Amino acid sequence: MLIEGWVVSSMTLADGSRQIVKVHLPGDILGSPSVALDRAAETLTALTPVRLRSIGLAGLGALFTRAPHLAALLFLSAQQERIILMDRLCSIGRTSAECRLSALLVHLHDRLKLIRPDLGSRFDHPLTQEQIGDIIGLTAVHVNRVFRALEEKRLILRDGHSVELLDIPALRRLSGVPVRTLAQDLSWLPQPLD
Amino acid sequence: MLIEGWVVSSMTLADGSRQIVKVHLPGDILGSPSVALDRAAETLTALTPVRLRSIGLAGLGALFTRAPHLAALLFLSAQQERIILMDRLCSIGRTSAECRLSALLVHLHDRLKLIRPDLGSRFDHPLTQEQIGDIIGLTAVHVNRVFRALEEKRLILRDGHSVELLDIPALRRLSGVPVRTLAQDLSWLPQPLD
DNA sequence: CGAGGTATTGACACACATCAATAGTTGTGG
DNA sequence: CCACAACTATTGATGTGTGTCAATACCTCG
Repeated sequence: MLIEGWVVSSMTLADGSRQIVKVHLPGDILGSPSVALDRAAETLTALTPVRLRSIGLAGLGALFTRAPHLAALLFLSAQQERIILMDRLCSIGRTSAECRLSALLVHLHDRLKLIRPDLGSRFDHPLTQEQIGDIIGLTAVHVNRVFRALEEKRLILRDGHSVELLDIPALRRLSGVPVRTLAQDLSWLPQPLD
Repeated sequence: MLIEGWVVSSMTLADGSRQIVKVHLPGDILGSPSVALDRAAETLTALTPVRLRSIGLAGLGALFTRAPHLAALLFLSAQQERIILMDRLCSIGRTSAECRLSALLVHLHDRLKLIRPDLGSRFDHPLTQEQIGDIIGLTAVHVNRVFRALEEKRLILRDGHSVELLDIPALRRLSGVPVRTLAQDLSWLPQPLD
């Protein structure tokens, strides 16, 4: 479990190209998809100094017997991750470079805001343009061009590794990703034991 | 839960284009990612006549308290779905049309073989070329061309909605998707109650 | 001060999309 | 059984978004 810092989870293809499948922020559980597999599918890379809390498999197993409420929440969070992957599949499969980049920027902003609700329209990140390309399926060169295009449309401002979203609604519309709201009615979940 | 038939789960984007996020085969649980959300993210479409078994939310909740073993297996299967989505993200994000189509064909063949182990190198499917395009992020026209290319390379044979994989190892290599083997050591799972 | 990584920009190439036309297939109703 | 409409498959011509290659500038760190 990531306490502090940025981590990416990536997969390397046969031809050497790389796809970043997830940008992890504090609060995320790292490497969980690979518990279903023999060999880990993903490579974790820290982009900043990080703080971690380790969770053993035994602890995970005990969770299911001793804290079914938490286990169910963990299950829900795995389903949420599937939704995020599905949205990205749509983004990469069916939309232009501009849409993909704005989708990434809005997505990161939303998630950072969950962690620090006082966050404004501007945030810092440690990503290079090459890494951004590996996230949204573009080359670093093209990422650069699209950044310029978004700037010229007055949708964003950049200063080094800091980005300001000038018109979040417009970016969200451009991204093509619908707003997802979490389920409110969780009464079907098992109740916490105490 | 799907008992018999083919179902696809798709998402429609703002501009009207469609992405099929999952092809469901018998044994799959349909719509599970959306339990985490307020409104369903996916549209389910039956491609053939189907037989279903309905599972209520209450039943799902009870599973976590009364059958932690099964709940843990359900959790694992959700993680497996994440892996599949991650592999597809790589396929769509970083590879050519030929790679994507062979990845789809090999993937479908693998999953059909799990259901019917006696399956040979040939299988039937109900997918139109437009639907295949919606799965791998191409236009129907281009799917047609790539089918032709694979035929000319003597990698596949087609006859209507039936496909024969002539050289599965070559197709698998071409697809660029590594072979995934499920975890063997599941001793950390809670034990079944009886 | 030099070296390696990162960002930026331009010229050119190519994979895939788009548009269009035809043929084949399926289903429906008279 | 035929006629018609709608869908699907196929093929060609052309357009375009993104990749590739290359050169330069910049920045950071030893």
